[in-house]
Amino acid sequence: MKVSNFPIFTQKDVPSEAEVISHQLMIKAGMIRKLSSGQYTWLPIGLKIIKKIENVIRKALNHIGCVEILMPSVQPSELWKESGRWDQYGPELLRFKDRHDRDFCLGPTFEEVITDLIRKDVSSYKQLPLNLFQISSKFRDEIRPRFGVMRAREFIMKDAYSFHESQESLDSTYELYKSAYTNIFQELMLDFTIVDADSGNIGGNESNEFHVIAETGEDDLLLDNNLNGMNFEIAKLKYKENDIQSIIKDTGMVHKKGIEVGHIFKLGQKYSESMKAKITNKDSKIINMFMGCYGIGITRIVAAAIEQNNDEKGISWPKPLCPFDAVIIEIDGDKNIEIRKHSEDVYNSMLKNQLDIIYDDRKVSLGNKFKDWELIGLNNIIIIGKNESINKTVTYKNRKNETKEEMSIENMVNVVRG
RNA sequence: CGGGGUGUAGCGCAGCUUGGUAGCGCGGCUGGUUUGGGACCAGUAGGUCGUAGGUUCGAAUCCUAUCACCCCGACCA
Repeated sequence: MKVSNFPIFTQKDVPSEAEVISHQLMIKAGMIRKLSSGQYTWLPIGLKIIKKIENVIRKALNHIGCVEILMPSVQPSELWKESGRWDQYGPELLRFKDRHDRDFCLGPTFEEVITDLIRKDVSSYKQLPLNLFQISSKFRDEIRPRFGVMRAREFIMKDAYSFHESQESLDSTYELYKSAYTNIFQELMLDFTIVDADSGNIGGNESNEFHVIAETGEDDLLLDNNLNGMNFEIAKLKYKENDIQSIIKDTGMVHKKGIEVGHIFKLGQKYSESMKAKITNKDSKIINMFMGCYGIGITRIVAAAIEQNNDEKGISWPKPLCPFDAVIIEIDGDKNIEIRKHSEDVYNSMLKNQLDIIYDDRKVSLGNKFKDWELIGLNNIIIIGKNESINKTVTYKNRKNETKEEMSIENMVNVVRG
């Protein structure tokens, strides 16, 4: 991609409402813009990072036999009334009527819709277990959206659902998701932990949360030395104590703040019972299916990753999240045809090597280009100016360790590949 | 919903107390000089002062209502 075709929207100042570093940097780096409270437009750079995360998740879920579908975001109230949540779910559920005066809501989660889907198409244990996921926008009318996309009203979430003939099957699938999630967050190079959790509004009987450890996290975690533990809600129940300090004193655990990026639940038969999702089992008996559900907050991961990966220059992406493999910073290409030609050559040979490159062909000064790409967080910076065009080389600069070296195109390609 | 705060150019802000010509920095555009780390000079565009009503000869400024946004709290995959 060339910047002339791939607009970047960096800016120096940041609106005073952006409190946390990830929110500030996402605005400065031109990843998001606010539409209204808790609602954000994703600009090209930001969307690219979302796609990276999505693909890591897709790969890991496909690996455990989970297949992608896509469900409508506007859901009829009938299903929610059937499950009982139309009355339970409070004002977080955004409700409205269509032209026929029929009640609908914007989907905050999809247990009802998928249970309806499966009960219509699955009738035998022979069709189970079954694992489906989707990646889509969810809407929750949060009391107080904050911290940019960290707690937004509209956000992108991966939600997966599993269906089983028995508790044992659910149990073993639950463990599969747990390990798949562990792989996903490891691959994204996030510093995270898994804690015991409360199943909240979703229902069910067992649940784990995946938290990115960060000062700006909204959740309180109580962890042992190996960073295993539970969230505060569970700790209060378990130790019959409402004060964090007292729990720490009694148990020797440490208190950390976490950003909840994943949550897995064993739903059991809660929804299959209320919504009559039945199958015939091996013994020719009609039973309610067992279900699990498994969420990952994709847009929240973007913010969480930035909370963990930033410095005075801006964002410093871990490799799997980095929006481009490298940037070509051209000096005076608009004035010197030789420089322009050499840049094009380097760009084309990198494309041939399957590298995802952004070529900054703007007519702005070197310093501006550096500042922009260091802010956006690319680690591999390729400089091409007069010297390089004469020598038929490039100068490679590494954002993290500040090294700078003139080298051949072949060497540079190998370095960028890492 | 309770408490607090803010709405003035794309962004950051001043002006409001004490009513009288709409300002500054950054950013944008044009021209020139620059150019290996956010350059400089000159010029220029851009504002129903959130909205509606009221007081007044006159309102960004005072009064009332309303909307939006932010912070603290309660709530929450």
